Amino acid sequence: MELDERKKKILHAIILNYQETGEPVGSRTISKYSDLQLSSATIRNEMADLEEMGLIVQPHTSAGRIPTDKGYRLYVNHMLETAELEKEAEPERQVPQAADHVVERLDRMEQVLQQMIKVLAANTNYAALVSAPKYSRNKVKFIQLSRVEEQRLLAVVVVEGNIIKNTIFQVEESLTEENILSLNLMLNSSLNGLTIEEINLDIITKLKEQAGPHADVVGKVLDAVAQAIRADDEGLKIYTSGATNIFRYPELTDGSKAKDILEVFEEKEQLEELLTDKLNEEGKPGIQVYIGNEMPVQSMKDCSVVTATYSFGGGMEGTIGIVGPKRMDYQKAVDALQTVMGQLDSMFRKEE
Amino acid sequence: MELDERKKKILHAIILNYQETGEPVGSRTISKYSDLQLSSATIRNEMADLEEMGLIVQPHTSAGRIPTDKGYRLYVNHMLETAELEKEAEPERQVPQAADHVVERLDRMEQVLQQMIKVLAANTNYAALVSAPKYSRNKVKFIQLSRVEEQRLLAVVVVEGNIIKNTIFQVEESLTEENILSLNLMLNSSLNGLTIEEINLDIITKLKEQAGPHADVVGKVLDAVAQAIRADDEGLKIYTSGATNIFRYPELTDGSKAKDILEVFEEKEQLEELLTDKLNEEGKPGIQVYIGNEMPVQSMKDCSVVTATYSFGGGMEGTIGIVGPKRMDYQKAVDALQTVMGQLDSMFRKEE
DNA sequence: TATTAGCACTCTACCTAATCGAGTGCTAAC
DNA sequence: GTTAGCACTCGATTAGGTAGAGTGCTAATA
Repeated sequence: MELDERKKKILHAIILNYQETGEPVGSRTISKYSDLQLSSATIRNEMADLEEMGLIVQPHTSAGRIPTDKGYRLYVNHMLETAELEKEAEPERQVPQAADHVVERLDRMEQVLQQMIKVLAANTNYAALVSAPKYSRNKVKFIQLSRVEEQRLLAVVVVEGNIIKNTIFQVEESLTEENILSLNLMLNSSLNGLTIEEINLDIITKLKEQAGPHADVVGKVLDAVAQAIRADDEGLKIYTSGATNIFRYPELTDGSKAKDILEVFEEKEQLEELLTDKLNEEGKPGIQVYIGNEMPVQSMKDCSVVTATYSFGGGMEGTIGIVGPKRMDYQKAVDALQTVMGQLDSMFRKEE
Repeated sequence: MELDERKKKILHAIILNYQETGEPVGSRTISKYSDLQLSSATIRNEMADLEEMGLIVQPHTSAGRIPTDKGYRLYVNHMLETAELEKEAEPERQVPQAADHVVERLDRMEQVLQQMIKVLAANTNYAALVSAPKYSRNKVKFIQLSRVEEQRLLAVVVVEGNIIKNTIFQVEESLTEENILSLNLMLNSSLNGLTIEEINLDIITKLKEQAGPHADVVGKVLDAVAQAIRADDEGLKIYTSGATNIFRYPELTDGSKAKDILEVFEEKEQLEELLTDKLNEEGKPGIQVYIGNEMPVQSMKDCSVVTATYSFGGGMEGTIGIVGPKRMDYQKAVDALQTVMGQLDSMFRKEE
């Protein structure tokens, strides 16, 4: 059986109508509210074919049809392809090679992201989520050790993107000003320019060995610095907004579905899969869509998610996503995401 | 009508039974499962009295009784009073006057608090929430300005409790090392020892005036420092955990109640009222309970909240709370909170 | 006087049957 | 290839009927 143009139109009509109403859509509805002038009987025949192809189903005999995952997949793929084409027609958008110095106050970026998804959720009436960028591939720019109290030191590490890490720690012996100065020199000369992920145990032990006489103090300092650098870098931070929007969609709220979904939003762990899996997928960056059972998290099999990957160069990237019911307005979601991406771009360009 | 001992016992029995089952409790149940040997008929008479006093109600004729807010209030007050007495019987617990140096790595405290409420929620099967402590009354201990790039400076401010604030900012002119050194001296001598809330616009403008020749640079630096100090201090941070536990209680989930409650948890703003209102209340520190309509947030009128205020001295205090259905196990909630308070105490004492 | 057995009464929860209506598949006519 | 017509299916809604839990009241009892 082949999918001719007319069948596509009918499928599309079904998807759109189901999107609005949330109710199974019957042949008569299509017959009346679509531009193809066909009787309900004809639509019925076509629908039978579409069902045979696995693109739509009846929840029960004598009900209208709703799209299957496969049906949505077809529709979404088509949608993304046309978007792709239009994009290529446009002049290539300037992808700003966000150099380090462009990004001022990057430590506030997480707040910006939170604000973004708040707006995103409010505008779309779906749930939005974002993973904060990993900066483990950013390079150390500046390290400074200073004394706060007699036996208490403050270590401050600045990495590319002006992300500041710090810690206060205690040392047994009182260090002289010269000690601290030379430690500073040592730290900067040996760690400067390395990426965060390069500063692993190996490096640290190596440096400890080179320390010589003051090995124990140096060790302590190095541990503190390493720990400051690593602090809350492992464990992808994920923010969400508008999770309660799922209550707008009856198909997500009956039974214990709402509970299951909201639990996923509460335990951020599982959301991580949602946002990270995409990146590996066929090297294709940009917009990704998971529909129903394609979702990596089983308890969200009645949902779909649309994600986009943002990047500020220097390996700092993360993902923004929109979660809604399977019948969500994919076009709207994609558009909203693209708008947000544009805003992020201009925001971090403007602050130049 | 007076509330004799027997009536109290019956009320208590009703509360306990309703706590377990969530169903209205009838006279026969009380007659069988309480230590007072009375027939159901007698209980019925007593129940009629209790109803007249407004302590219990029938959801409808021919249903059992459930406690009213007033009934719970009576019970909780009694519970808290006896707890108070027992406490006084104990030797006064050492309230550690958490000196500054006791608290190591206080900047991680928020993570500790989050972990705490996670455990709290898991143990009680209620929702837990906590407000991060305000430290606006803490004093500035140490300020350091250093150069990161040619025209880019890093300001680090350490306040009591070893809380570290920082910011990176840009200056037009290149400063010499001596400039930076003298700025450091100036900042430390003028701001050191002041509390965060004392460093307001007045102080800043005053200092700017004293700056003399380099007024513009100094101004910029001062602004940056002030801004670093204030950063995200306004806007009480609130963390929650186990919000989805409300799905365990049918009376909170039918209709749109679940939605309403979860929305409050999502928009933290309203939770703020829950946690802050308590402090004013009759100067009585420690455990506070709000029941049903006593809740400051209308959409949570089917819930109760038990809160406790923690403090690390130096004006750093916040509130931990447990939110559950009105029929929650208040005793358990209070005990759990007290345990957590104890842990917090010992945790920040141990790290000495 | 306090307690209790007994009973009529009330109301919800649940089950059943009946009806309605939306939507289908199929057949036959166009 | 399209469409009108029709029998059929099945969920949703409604109405009626029953069971059971629990009450309030009265009268008997200790």
